[in-house]
This record gives sequence, C-alpha cells and structure tokens, in this order.
Amino acid sequence: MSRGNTGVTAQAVHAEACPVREVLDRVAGKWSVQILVAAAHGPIRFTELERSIDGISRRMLTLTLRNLERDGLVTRTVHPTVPPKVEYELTTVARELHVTLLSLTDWAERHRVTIAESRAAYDDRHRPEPLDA
Amino acid sequence: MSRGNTGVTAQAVHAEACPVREVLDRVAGKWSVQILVAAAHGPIRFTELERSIDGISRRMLTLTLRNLERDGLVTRTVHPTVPPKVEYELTTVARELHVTLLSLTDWAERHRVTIAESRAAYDDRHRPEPLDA
DNA sequence: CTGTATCCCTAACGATACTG
DNA sequence: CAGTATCGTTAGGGATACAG
Repeated sequence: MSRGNTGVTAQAVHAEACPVREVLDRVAGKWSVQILVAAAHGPIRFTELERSIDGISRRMLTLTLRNLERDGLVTRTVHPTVPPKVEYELTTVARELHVTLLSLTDWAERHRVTIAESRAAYDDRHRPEPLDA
Repeated sequence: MSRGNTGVTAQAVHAEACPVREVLDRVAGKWSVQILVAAAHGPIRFTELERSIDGISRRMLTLTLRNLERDGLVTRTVHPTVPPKVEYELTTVARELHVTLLSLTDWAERHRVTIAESRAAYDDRHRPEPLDA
C-alpha cells in the first residue's frame, strides 16, 4: 500500500516510532476486518469472500487480501486445477486478533444506538444556521 | 465527516446494513485511537493532547476531537476563563472501548516484529524484476 | 490558549473491461 | 475461477496563516 516511495517519508519515520498507528494501519482500511471475520471459520475461496462481503469490489478484495497476506495475517493457497481454486485462511497471528475484533464489534453492537443518537443530537445542535428571523 | 451529501449515497445505505464497518469508522482515522488513549487518564487539555500525540496537526486534532464528541465518545468542557481552557474527557462508552483498544495495541506489540518480518519477506519474494541476466 | 479557514496533495476506493 | 489493468473520483490529511 505504500510502495513506490522515492525516499523516507515523514509517514514512514513516524510509523517506526509509533506502534499504535502501525497496528491500526493493518486493521484499518475499509475491508480488512470484514475479510478477517469472513475467513475466521476456515479456508475460504475468493468468490466466496466476494459473495459474503456485501459491496466489496473485486479490485479491493484482491488488494486487501494481498496486504493481509503480506502482513502474514492470511495464507493464500493455489490449487493447480482447472478451473483454478484459491483458498485463503487466517494465520494463527490473525486468529489471535479475531478475539479482539469480536470484542470490538461487540462493543459496537452494544452502543450503536446510543452513538447514533449522539450523532443525531450533535447534528441537531449544530444545524445549518440559527436564522431566527 | 460525511455531511453535505446531496442524497442517500451507497456508503450510507451500506453503513446501515453493516455495523462492522460502522464501528471501525468510529475508531479508524489516523488519530482517533491515540486521542482516546491519551485521554484515558482523565480530563486533558487541547494543548496537552497536541503535545502528547507526536506528529498530529492542530487541524486534525480539532477535527478528530469533534468527531469523537459527535459520537459521544468524549465530552468537551469549556471553562470561560481568559485565556480559554478546554478540557476533553472520555465518556463511559469510550472507556469501555478503551479495554478493547488495549487488547488491540497489546496484540500489536506482541506481533509487530513477526509482521514486520513477514512484510520484508513478502517484499523480497515480490521484488522489482527477476532479471537473472 | 483554542481553535478556523484555505489550499493542495495523495492514498484509497469504485467501476469496469480484459485475461490466464 | 481468480484475478489484472486502467481510469476517474473523493475523502483524509498536512502546512500554514489567521482569529476570538
């Protein structure tokens, strides 16, 4: 995701100094978590992922999988058959993360309504213009 | 972050259908987690945050704080003094998240080396060009 | 001290057509 | 089936100057 740099960027330097961000870059991205969750139940094929993750494009599925593979979070196994069959599976490292991810989504479930209300209230307070005329 | 839409976007529709992404949007962003962590020990002032979070710009600190406030994850208290004093504090909802966040950063700490190696190995395997001549 | 307002750049993403 | 390649859009973010 950050190849092709001409030199050492401020980002890179900072990443070195900041483990916190380093993690999140791995789990952030629009689709990583959903892929991790979808693959949690065992080996899963490319098309199965594509179908089970609603709204993802082929391109993003590929890109995200490549990044996860690069970070050692998923393995990619190509079966030399015809038609081709490729299976993705979580590594043990990723499976450890999975527990935390569940904790995250659980937190979300529990508070999503509250947060939604908070948002609505905030947006209400900060409306377009007072305009009392 | 997504105001000013002219209509119901695909994103919005999807967010409604997908709680998973909904959470992460709240915690993603480049600085949210670091702010949440920095504010975990009690009320903290704007400038203190700015100093404790290395590399953050004033703009992003403000923006991220506003979003966290909007979602009800931090409270903003203005003390009408001169010079002004503003304190940010985590809400109970956010404090629950904090535990999970620690779990995340802990995971990162434990695997950061492995992941870094995985990356290096991957990049090595997928070098510029074989070019055996 | 605690922010806004601008400008600008880049990475991330989406759509779609093509391929081994 | 499992991807690339290409093109276009936009949202996130950095730098900096200004303001209550």
